[in-house]
Amino acid sequence: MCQNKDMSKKLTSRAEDYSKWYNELVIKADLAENSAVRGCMVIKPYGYAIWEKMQAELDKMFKETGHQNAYFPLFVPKSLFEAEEKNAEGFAKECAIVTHYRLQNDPDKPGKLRVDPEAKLEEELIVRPTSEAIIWNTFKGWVQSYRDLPLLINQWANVVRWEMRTRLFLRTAEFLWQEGHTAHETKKEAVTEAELMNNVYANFVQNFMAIPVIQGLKTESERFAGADETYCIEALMQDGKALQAGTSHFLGQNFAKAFDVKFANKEGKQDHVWATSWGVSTRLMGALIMTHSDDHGLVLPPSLAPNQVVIVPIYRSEEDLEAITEVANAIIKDLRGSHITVKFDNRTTYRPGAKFAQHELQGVPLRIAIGARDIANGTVEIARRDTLSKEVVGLDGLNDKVKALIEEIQDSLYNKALKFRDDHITEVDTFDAFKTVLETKTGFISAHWDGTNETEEQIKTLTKATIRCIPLNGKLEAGICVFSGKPSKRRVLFAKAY
RNA sequence: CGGGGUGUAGCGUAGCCCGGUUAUCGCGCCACGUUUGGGACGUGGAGGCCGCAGGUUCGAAUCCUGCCACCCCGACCA
Repeated sequence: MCQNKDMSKKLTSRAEDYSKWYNELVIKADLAENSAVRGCMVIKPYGYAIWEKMQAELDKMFKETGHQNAYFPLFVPKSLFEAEEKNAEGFAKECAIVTHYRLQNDPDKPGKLRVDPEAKLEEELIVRPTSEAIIWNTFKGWVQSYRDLPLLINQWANVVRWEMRTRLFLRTAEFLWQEGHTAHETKKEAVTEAELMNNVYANFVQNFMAIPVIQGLKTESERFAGADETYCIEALMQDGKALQAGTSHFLGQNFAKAFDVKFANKEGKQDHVWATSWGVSTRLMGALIMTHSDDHGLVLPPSLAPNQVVIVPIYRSEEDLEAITEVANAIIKDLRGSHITVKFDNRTTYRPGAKFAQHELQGVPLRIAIGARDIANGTVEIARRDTLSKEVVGLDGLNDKVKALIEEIQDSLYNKALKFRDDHITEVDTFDAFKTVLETKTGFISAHWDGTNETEEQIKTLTKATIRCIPLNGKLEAGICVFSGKPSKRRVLFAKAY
């Protein structure tokens, strides 16, 4: 029973069971929980606050690069859905389908409802797993001339993919995301757009989420269904598995042709537009958790923390609390003046120890504790979440100190993750070494590959590792395929992935 | 969807094999008091369609059948 008591307060350690640690952390940090709907999560206020910070920053970045938000329907008529064959085929196995539009009282079971058999839809509606079909069908009416291009649209939405096995944030049947959809005059412009958005994602994930990523291209087999080229950002989690954090697709003229989106070019000739689409999802929450957090709970980079600083008063008497509150209010005013988000946790219902533990679990970057002792000395105690270190500092210059610490924590989280990532990229030249690294060290494996689907497939079957990407910054280097021994021009990155 | 496992109070659980008083314990919750520099303590109290639906039986948390959900391992995937 003693053990249960511990279990209720402490997280399972990462070393003990990484996946259990992750699940417990999501629940205990109050980020999300499972719902009554199979595979669908409830994102709780604290988790949603983090997602909102991500959204706000991404939305700003999209707008700065010329995009506008719009909203398209949740449902896609089947006939539209199937128009782009590869896209339809790729998503067909995981679609939720609306077939009826009405319920009625069940004549056999009083008080129960049943689907009204009379209310069958003429045409089934697919709950969007992605919105290319409905959007391209709409774009058709928006584009006539090269003057209508480029068309740069983003939508924030939910999508549904009927996944077999779900995990909070990492893979849920319904998830939140943004999907950008653009139309361009030329192939070159569209490719540039796909690359631009891949850069935007890399920027955001590295600078705001403090997660280092590798930018690359997907191989043909890993490419988005309906794309000619898929750009991606790949991150490495603490357990050595890779996580695809965002994708940006060059769609060629595939959707333009499927939905007959044509425009008159400058020469007056009709041409199909060139397209891209790109997206990141609530899966980024999973990446955030698995990159930085530790056995004490969530660790948030300051730029995504709903509260960057929490102030905890420690007092015995009402007079103590009054004096502390006065000092705290002055600190809060200063910090807010410097655009630092801060919360004064003056709940009387919990003792300081419990508050410390809770804020640690929820990843608040900085904690300031103020007690009677501090009031007497003109000091406060500052504790860092990332290093768990504490120091007593004077009130003079506190504001600058906090500002500096916030920047330092952001950088330090990134650098720590970067070092881990770089330490886990291993070059191998034999298949034995490949397997050994995969089983012992884990992480990314940089190896030569002959460029064929067959080799990729066989390696996947034998080792469960897939080609995460062909890195964009990779250098050309003659070599031989680690599996087939055939010639190769460059190394690609393999890993086991989420 | 295939293999394995688990469903008992908000959470974690005992009981189930071998059916039979008022379903066990801890955490949490509520009230009062004492507390407050790392998850406080005492006293008292509330809280259960034992996952759901059938069946067997005088009697089911316990046995049988079906279903559902969750977890782990595969296949699929952002």
